[in-house]
Amino acid sequence: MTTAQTPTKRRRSREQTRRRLLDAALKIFAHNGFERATVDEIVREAGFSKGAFYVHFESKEDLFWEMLRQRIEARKETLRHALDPSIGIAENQRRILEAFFDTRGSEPLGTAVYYEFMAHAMRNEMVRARLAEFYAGWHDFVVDALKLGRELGIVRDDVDISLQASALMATYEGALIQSELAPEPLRLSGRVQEFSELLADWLVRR
Amino acid sequence: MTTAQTPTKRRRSREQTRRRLLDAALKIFAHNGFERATVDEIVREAGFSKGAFYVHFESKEDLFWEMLRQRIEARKETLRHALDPSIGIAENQRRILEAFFDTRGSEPLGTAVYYEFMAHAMRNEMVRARLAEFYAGWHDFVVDALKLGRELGIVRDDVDISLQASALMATYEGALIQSELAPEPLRLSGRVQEFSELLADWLVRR
DNA sequence: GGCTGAACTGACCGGCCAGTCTCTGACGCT
DNA sequence: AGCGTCAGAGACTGGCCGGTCAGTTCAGCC
Repeated sequence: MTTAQTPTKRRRSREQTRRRLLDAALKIFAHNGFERATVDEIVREAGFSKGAFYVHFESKEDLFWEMLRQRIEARKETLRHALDPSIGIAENQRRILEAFFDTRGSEPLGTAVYYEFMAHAMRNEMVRARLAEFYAGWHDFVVDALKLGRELGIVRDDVDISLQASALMATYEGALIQSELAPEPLRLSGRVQEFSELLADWLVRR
Repeated sequence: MTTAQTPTKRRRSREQTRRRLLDAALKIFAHNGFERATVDEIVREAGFSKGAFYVHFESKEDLFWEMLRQRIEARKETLRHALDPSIGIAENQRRILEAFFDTRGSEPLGTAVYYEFMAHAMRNEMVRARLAEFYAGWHDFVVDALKLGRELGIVRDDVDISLQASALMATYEGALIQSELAPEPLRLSGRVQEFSELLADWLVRR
């Protein structure tokens, strides 16, 4: 017995090493992209050797997946917490947008990894399907929020709700791209207040 | 004299080779991404040898840029032609969306190349700046279109026009992503009619 | 105190691939 | 016809990098 759990120094160190490798990976992948990033560089950043790497991960790709999974999970959590039905619709939009744009500040170039991954997903049906599931989950989330808004008589209900949700999500997504690539004055991320009011106005019941 | 122009067999063949290499490149880059695509594969696809490649392009990157430049140019042209002030606003939205989504059918995975490139641009300030210029050009284009709509008394004018344009562009962009990655029933690209009506409704004067 | 196995090290290998270089042959010019 | 030029061929090279593996250290257990 006591084979499974041994929360000893060994175990703690194991998790720590994994964590440090994942953190280093995010940094290096963000900076160089998946293909250009080398395992050598990642382990150097983390302060380990290549051997350690292959104790914890099957391959470079394995590590990448794990890193991405954790990031998506974290993001989901953030967004879940952003929404609050007790405040106004514009304020809710503002919070969601802040949450979206915030990843930029806290993890520079994290978005780049994300888009690179999207390109990858477009090329690989299995990956695409998995991403599509995430997407569907989000969509449900937005639909629920809109539904609530409708019940409260705030959100217009003369449009198909799924369409409304898709359009809204598209706008968020596009705004995120802009926040990285468009010239400064045109970025919606720099005008969150006005932008969230516009969104609210689009969504509101007439 | 006659040093510059010599539209002989030599010259024609030269241009043809370049063209075939570029076409092959789009195909291979789209399929494998920039890093994974090999020069060998591109020249094989085009039916040439590596020697030919380096006669026409300085490097793999050089070829990539040229390919991308031509694609962006072509897309710009398509969109320019899509707009028509003499028809309704919803119809205009529909046309723009069709033009956007159309690139998918005619060039499968072309979008993947585009997003991969975006990730690259986020990492490289010079590239980002160049892309931002394109973006600004587009923005001007949309602003002009909206301005016209306002003058005709169709488009609402109680919002900052630049903000309105940015938001609209974000929505297009996001819809394009969806068209590649979201589960089929949620894609706006499959519901262009309804979607363009929704957009029109958002833009229209109350 | 001695044994075991797991974490970790880092030199090494093998394959891959961008870019080079020399050679070939055809085109066009005179 | 003869010659210079240039597109194109394709073997080759040099460096890079993911992954391996034999060796080392040390925690944990008896």
